[in-house]
Amino acid sequence: VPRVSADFLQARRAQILDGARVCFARYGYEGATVRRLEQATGLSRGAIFHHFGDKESLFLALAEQDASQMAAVVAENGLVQVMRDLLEQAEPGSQRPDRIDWLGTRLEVSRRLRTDTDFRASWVDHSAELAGATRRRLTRMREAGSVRCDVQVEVLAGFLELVFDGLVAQLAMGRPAGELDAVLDVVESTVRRDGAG
Amino acid sequence: VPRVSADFLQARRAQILDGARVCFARYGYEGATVRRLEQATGLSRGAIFHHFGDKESLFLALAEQDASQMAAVVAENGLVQVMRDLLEQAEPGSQRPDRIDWLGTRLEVSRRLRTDTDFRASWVDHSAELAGATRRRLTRMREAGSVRCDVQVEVLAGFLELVFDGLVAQLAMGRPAGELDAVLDVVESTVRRDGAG
Amino acid sequence: VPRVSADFLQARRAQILDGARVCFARYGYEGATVRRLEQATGLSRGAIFHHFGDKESLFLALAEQDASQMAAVVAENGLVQVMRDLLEQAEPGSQRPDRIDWLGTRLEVSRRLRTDTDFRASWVDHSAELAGATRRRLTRMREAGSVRCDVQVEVLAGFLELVFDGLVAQLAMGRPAGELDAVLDVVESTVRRDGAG
Amino acid sequence: VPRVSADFLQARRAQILDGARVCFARYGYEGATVRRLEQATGLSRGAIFHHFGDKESLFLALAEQDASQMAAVVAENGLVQVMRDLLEQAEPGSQRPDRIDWLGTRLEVSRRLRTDTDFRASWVDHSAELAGATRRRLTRMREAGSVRCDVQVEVLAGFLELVFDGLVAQLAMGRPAGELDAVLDVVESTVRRDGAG
DNA sequence: ACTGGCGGGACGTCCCGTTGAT
DNA sequence: ATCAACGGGACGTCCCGCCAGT
Repeated sequence: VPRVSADFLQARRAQILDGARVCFARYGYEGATVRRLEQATGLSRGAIFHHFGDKESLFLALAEQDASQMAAVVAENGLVQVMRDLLEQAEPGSQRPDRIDWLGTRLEVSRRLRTDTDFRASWVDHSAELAGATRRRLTRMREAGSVRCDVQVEVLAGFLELVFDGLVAQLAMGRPAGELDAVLDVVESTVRRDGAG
Repeated sequence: VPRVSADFLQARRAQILDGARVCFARYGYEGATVRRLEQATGLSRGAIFHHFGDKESLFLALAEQDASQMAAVVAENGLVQVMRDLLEQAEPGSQRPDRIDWLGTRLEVSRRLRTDTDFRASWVDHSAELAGATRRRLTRMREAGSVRCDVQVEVLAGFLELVFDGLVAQLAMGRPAGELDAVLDVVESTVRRDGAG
Repeated sequence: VPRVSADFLQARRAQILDGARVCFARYGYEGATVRRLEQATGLSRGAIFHHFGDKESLFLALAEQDASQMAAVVAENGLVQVMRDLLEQAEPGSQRPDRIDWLGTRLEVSRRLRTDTDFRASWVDHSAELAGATRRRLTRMREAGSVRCDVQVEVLAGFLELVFDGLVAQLAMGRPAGELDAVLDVVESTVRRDGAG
Repeated sequence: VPRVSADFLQARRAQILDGARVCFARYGYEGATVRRLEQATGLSRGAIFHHFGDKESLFLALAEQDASQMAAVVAENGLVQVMRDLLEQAEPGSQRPDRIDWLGTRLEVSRRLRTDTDFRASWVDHSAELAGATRRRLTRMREAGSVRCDVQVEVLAGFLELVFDGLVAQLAMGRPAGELDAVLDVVESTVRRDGAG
């Protein structure tokens, strides 16, 4: 018999994940010390590690959550629209500046994929999730006639993913979002049926 | 009065930088502990810190060196060609697999730009170097008639930089290079005068 | 007014003590973490601390129980017989291998007597219990004519206790029991009336 | 080229070992926290772990040193004499009370042999060292005619070791040494040619 | 009676940079 | 110029015990 309701437990996990997200985004994996995680979540070491075991597990849970959410958005709105939203949120005047914390998470995932073999092994599944969403959507759009036919869907998907990863990297680096809107126009017209836009 | 020749000193610095590059690339900034730097350079803590003061300075020197080299290559061959070379070197069968260590350095730069305010301030100059090289080259090419005119050079440069950063990120993450050749064809045709390639 | 019967309460205490005994024996006092105690007893932290207050109290209760039981056995069968039983139980083919868990408890008592002043103060009474049992039995045996007279009972008791503690230590260390049977013959003949056995 | 002479290095190791010995003896393995080790050795964490890697290695080195020294003493003076020396040193009025710190070390070895499988595996060699010294000496003494012949040397050695471990345990527990002199007389006469002493 | 979320202290480890010696 | 001994801070982990809730 659990002491608290499942809802409460879920809320606690969310509280920790949300705090951890801004912490990892701001300071990076190593920079997100346990003390900072305590501060960001408003909970103690004991509480955090009671729910997540260790820092690695916490980060993995966070990364999985973000990856799933992003895959869902891509499936519905497409990768280009996701990038447009990203730009809007990254604007200085944006009313939802906190929504792009997952951006930092994604970059940390990149880094760990590069330096940590074990992490790479445990990530392949989640990586495929997003890739699949993009390809399915492109195929659908092509059948609807709004995507160019002279290039394979596989290649177009790779192109969009490349641009997306570049956008994530540049926004994370602090590049001003304003200059990038026109660039996304070029990207979009490249994928559309009439290449000239 | 220096106790050794300036050449020798320069060689020592290069030896340390080369060892440090593979170390930072493989383990990341935090993961590149002093012990590993000692191992990779074949020198001791004392020698390393004698030449570079501290780890931060060493990394900054390394990043500057790599950024300059890359700017030079871009100025000569263009960003697209750099990306093609990148792909070739990242192939499993490549004979020069070590040449892409600067890739890891660049990603670490990204990460520190995001999390370390001081570092960001000291990097703006080097960032402008590469951006300038790209824009100058595009302008020259457009005058030569091989770059499309319906989009500003500024936007095309931003586009190429976006793709480049995406490529760096994906290669670093371990994405197989083989799939990306066709993607680069799309990128190249997007920039060229006749959009269809 | 107790909410459950005294019998039930006693049974719970016994359940905890039994689980804790194997835990302390296997991992030592510090190694017997609360998590392991939970696992070994099948109860939760809350239940354990509800009955015993803290880890120290639990260990003390356990040690007292084992000391009393051993004193009773010594009073009836004598220290030598206890040692013989010990050997038999320690044999690999023994059918009651779990009966010697108190052996580990006793060693932990030794260790805490050495390092923990408070514990030593609270243990003197229980220590006297066993010593008294041994001396009373030896006196009785000497009056019956089966124990040598040229040495004081006090000394013989000290001798047996020395051997006993040595046996406990060696068995706990994992020394094979087989070699020790003949040694106990020597011990027994040393105490008996005709020293030659 | 070492910065300091080998002698100095050896002295440092000895300084650390000596401090660690009293620390392990007084507080036990777990109780000998790194802070206490710093205090006892007069050196910092950095220095200690520079020489010994980690706490486990430090303890193992200490245990090996003590085991070797004891084996040497046994080979020369015999186990009984070692026990007599032990008693003398343990007397409250002893002038060399610190010499018996190895006693605590030995008990910690016992405990780790019981609870730590890895440690047991790495200890077998050192255990054999002492056992061999005892047996060789007994054989020599028997040939000289001062040890009884009706019992195998192997058994007598086991007997002495048993008594020795018991003595170590009791002294460590704080049992007064005074009562034990007469007990050792009994032990000695048991081993000698004419059992009566 | 019992549960388990939680606090917060302490532990062993590791790491960076200093320093005095060579 | 180079080395390694060394200091001392900070890290992630784990642990014990409390207590609110069932």
